[in-house]
Amino acid sequence: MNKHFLIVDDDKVFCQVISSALEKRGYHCRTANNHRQTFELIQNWKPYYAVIDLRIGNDSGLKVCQMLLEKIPDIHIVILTGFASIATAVEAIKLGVIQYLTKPTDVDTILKALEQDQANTKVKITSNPLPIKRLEWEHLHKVLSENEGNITRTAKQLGMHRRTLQRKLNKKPVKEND
Amino acid sequence: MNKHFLIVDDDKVFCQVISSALEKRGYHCRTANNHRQTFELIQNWKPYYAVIDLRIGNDSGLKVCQMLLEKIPDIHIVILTGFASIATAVEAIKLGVIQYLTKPTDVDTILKALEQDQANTKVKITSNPLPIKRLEWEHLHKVLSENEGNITRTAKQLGMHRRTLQRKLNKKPVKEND
DNA sequence: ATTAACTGCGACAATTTGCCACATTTACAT
DNA sequence: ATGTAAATGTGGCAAATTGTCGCAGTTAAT
Repeated sequence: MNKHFLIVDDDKVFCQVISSALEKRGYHCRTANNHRQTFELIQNWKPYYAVIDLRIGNDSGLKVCQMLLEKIPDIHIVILTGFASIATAVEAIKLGVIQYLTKPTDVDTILKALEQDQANTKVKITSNPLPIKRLEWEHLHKVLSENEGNITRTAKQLGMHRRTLQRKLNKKPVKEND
Repeated sequence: MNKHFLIVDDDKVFCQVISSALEKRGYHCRTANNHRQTFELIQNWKPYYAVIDLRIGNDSGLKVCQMLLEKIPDIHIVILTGFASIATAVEAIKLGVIQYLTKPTDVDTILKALEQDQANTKVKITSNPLPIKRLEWEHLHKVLSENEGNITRTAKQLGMHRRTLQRKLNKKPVKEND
């Protein structure tokens, strides 16, 4: 265990903000903006923590997780995502990612997530039914990930027009609660 | 490894349907409708497979998962997350659940999910996903019945206009397959 | 009798979807 | 390298769906 922190996000400003906030708290940070940079970075540097942005509709974030976990098996990863779909979240957890946060977030939350790690498992179940749009959004992304991102095939399976699916995928998800 | 199958869902009809379908395929099934029943059932019976609905009455299905995994560490659980949240699904996977499916589902999909787990590590479900309209229809009627037929309240919960819900309810359900 | 909540439905505007076409891109075998 | 098949991104326009408002009728409770 060390205090080395890896931050992966294509938003350089975000990297900078998180990085300096963590430095203030005594962590040593390095940042990468994509898969390749991350790969090069860890050739001779083994962070113990990592924050990785998981962009929706793009599995690059997941692949970064996978690569990191292979190279540094005991790394502690938190993934961040603006718009979380159950499918990607589940896949990340299966890979070995520790925690799952939704943007926007702050450093304290990230650190807390890492500390908690295997501490407790309190979960609240949403009793309210999902808004119809949210349900649709979840289903869309689940099937899409089952089809490895193939939009054409997904659209066919969902019984909707490819153009329509494309348009829907460009939209943000709806909030879970009312 | 045996062919004993546990089904936990507060919907007795659902239990019955799944159960008899599995029996036909050579599995021995028992069902439970809540946490307590599940607990009693496994005192002298060790299923190898389990299907668990995450919305069981008051006590969450997660606790059932947790208990099962403690008592029967090598059990293979698939969770059904009708309308559960991301947090719930993630938490379940962390506990050791091997796959999550969204309701409504069928026996073949469940079995496929379980087989895949044993085969390899790759996560990929290949069953016919529900067409989006069909899923919507199911959700609509489920929530409507939870609200005892109150259209106004249902529409509010679903985040859609009452007029729209009315119109949708006047339509026939969509076919399942392509 | 009055109030409040729910329902059914018409009409019109706003939005979404289906559908077609076409230029690119990707993957892969030759 | 070249060809080929599949997938993608995009624009435009007609068709379909949805949001919004209003209003009359029904039901239930006080």
